[in-house]
Amino acid sequence: MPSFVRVAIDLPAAVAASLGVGDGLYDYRWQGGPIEIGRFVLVPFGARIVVGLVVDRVDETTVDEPRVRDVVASIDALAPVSPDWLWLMRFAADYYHRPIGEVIVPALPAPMRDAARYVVDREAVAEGTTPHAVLPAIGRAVKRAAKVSPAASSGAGPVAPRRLNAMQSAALAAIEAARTGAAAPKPMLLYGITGSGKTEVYLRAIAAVVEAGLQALVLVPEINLTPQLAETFRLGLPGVRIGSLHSGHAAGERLRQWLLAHEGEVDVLLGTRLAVLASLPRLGLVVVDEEHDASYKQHEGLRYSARDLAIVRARRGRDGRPVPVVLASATPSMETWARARNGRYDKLVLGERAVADAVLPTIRLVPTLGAATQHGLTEAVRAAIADRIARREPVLVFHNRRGYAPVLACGACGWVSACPRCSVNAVFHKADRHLHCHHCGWRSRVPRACPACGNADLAAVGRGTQRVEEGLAALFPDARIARIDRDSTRRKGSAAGLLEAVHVGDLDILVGTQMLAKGHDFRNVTLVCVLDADSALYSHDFRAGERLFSNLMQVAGRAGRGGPRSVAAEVLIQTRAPEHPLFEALVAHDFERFAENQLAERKAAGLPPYSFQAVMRAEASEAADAIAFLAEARVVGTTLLDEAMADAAIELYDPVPMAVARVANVERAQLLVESGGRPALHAFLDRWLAALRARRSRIRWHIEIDPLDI
DNA sequence: AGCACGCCGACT
DNA sequence: GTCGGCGTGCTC
Repeated sequence: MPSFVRVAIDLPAAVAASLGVGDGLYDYRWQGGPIEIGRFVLVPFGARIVVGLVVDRVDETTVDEPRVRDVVASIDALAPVSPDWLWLMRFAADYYHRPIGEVIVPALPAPMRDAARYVVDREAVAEGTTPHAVLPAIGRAVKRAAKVSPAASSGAGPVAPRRLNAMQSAALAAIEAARTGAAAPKPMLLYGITGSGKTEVYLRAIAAVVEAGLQALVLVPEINLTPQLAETFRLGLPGVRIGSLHSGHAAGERLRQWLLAHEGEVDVLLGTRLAVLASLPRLGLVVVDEEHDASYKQHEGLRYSARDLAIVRARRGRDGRPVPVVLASATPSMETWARARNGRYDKLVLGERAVADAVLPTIRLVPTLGAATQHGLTEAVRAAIADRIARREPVLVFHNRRGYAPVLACGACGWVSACPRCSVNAVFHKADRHLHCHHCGWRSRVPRACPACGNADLAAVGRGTQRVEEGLAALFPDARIARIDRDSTRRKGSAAGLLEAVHVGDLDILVGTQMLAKGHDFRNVTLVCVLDADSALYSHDFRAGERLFSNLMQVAGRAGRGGPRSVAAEVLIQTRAPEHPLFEALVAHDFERFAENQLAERKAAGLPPYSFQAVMRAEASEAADAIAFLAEARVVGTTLLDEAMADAAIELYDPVPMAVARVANVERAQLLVESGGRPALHAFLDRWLAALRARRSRIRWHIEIDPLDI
C-alpha cells in the first residue's frame, strides 16, 4: 500500500496554477516508516532538489502515478513544526491568497531554504542513491547552530522593580486574568501616552508567562533603532532567555535564533514583523508594541501585516487554545481603536505618566502663514532655541525630509532636477554635491549649469535636513549641532553615538527626520521643534492624518520624560493651518477626540475600518500595458460578479497609475477592490485570482490585502 | 521562479 | 574550435 505526502514548496502561484495545482501542494511518494506532519523534507522538483514541509499524509493521489516522485529525505534533525504553526501558515496563505508553500518557505531562515542546494550531492541523487550520507550533514549544520548556548541574560543583576501605579496594576491584572481565565481572551489594547509605563506592564506579564514555562512573542517596529528596548528587556527580565529575530542579523545568526525559538530554547522572542512567522512550540503570550506602526506591514513577497497575523496567531494559540495578545500604543490605528470601542477588543487604559514628577509637554502651534522666517525658522522658534542654548538644554528639531533641498531648479528655463528612471524629483544633497533619487538610489553629480539651457544659476528649492542644519549653524554659530537621518547614520552605531551625546550634554541641537522619534528617551531635552507638519494635511492618502497625529505625539513624547525639572517641556509646531482640528486635538493631547473625528470621516466616506480593501498592482515597461492588464482583470472580475456572484457587494474601481508611477524604469498601476464585508471580498478574490492566474499573463502583478497606502 | 536544452556570436 | 548569450519548455 503506497503512502503519499502532500508537500508545500515555494513556487509562485502563477506557476502552480499553470500546473493545475490549485492549493500549492505537491504529492510525493514516501517509502520510509511513519512520517509526521510538520516534518521538513527534501524533494525533487524538476531538475533541482528543494526544501519542503509535509502538511498532510494521504493513501492515494490524484496525480498520474508515473509523475509522482519519491521524497529524497526527511530532515529528522529538525523537530517537526507544531500544528498551531502550520495552522498559522495556512491561515496566512488563505488570507493573503497565496499558495501555502509561498508562505512557509520564505518564513524560514535562508540557510534552511538553501539547505538542499548546499548539502545534497546532486550526482548521488541523480543516480538514485539515497543520499543518507548528506542528511547528517544538514542535521549537523542545524544542530551546530542550535548548540551554541542560548543568549544568556547579561551579568547585570535584577533591577529593583518599580512599583506599578493603580492603572498599571489593573492592566496587568487584566492580562493575567485573560491568561489564566477559562474564557477565550479578547485581544487587549494597552492604551496610554508615552511615558505611561506600558513597557513595565507587559514586561511583568511576560515574566509571569515565562514563570509558567511558556514562551512570549514580542513584536516591535524596528529593533535596530531601539537598542534601548533590548536593554530594558535584559534588565527587566533577569534570568530569562531572550532571543531576537530581525533582518539586521546575518544569515547564520538568524538561523541560530530561529532554531532556538523552534526548539523552545528561548523564553522570549523579541523581533520585528518577520518574527510573527517564527515557530514557537510553547507560545503563551503575544505582545505587539506600537501596534499602529506602519512598519508591521511587509511590502514585498507575502504582503502581510504582522500585527494582524499576531492577533490570529494568538487566537489559535497553543494546542488550539487561545493565548492573550496585547496591542500597545499611545495612538492606536483606527482599525484597532474601532474594535476597542465596539467591544471586540478589551481596552486597558494607562492614565498619567508613570514617572511621578514628569509633566505632559506643552504643545504650541506656530503659524507660518505671513510670518517672517529665517532659514525656515519663525521668530518664536528661534527665540525658544536661543533660550535653551543659553540654559544649556539640548533641543530636538524635526524635519521629515532628507537631503539639502527636495529639488534643484533653473530660474531661466524652468528645468527641475528629476530622476531619469523614476517619476519623482531628484533631491539635492549638498554634502556630497550629488542629486539623489530617494526611490531607486540613482545618483549623479550636481550639474554646474542647467542641462537644458546652460544657465549657471541653479537654485535649491525647498528644505531638507541638511539645509536645516546649515541654517541653524548660521543662526546659532556657537551651538554644537548634529544631524540624524538615513544619510548621516549609514555607519552602524553612529546614531547611537549622537544620541548619547545629547544625553551627556555634548550637543546643543540635534536635527533629524522621524528616525529621531523612534523609541529614544531624551530626559534632558526641554524643547522639540517641528518645522513643517503640513504636507500630510493635504495628502490624498486617507491615512496621512492618522500617521501625522501619531508621529507628532511620538515626537512630543521624546521630550522631558522624567526630567529633573517639573517644568513642562515645550513642543513647537510650525504650521500654516493652526486651526486644523487635528492640531486642536494634538494640543489638548486628546487622541480620543482625534480618533472620533477620523472614524466619523471614515464612516461617512465608506473607508476602512468601515470597508475592506485589496489592491491589484501591475508592472510593465509601458504604463499602457500595466493599465491594459488591470482593465482586462476588471472585466474578468465584473463578469464573474455579474454571472456567478450577483449578490456580492464588491466594487472594482478604475485602474490608475500609482502616485509614483515609475520607479527604476518600471511603470506601475493599480486597481482598488472594495467591499463592505470581509467574507464577500475574500470569496470574490479567491475566484477572481484563480481565473487570472489561469490566464498566465506575461505582465508582473500581485494582490495586496488590507493595503496601507493606496 | 529556476533550470536544462538548444542554437548563434567573440575569444581564453 | 569553445564559452556564453537568452529564447523555449518543463516541473508532484
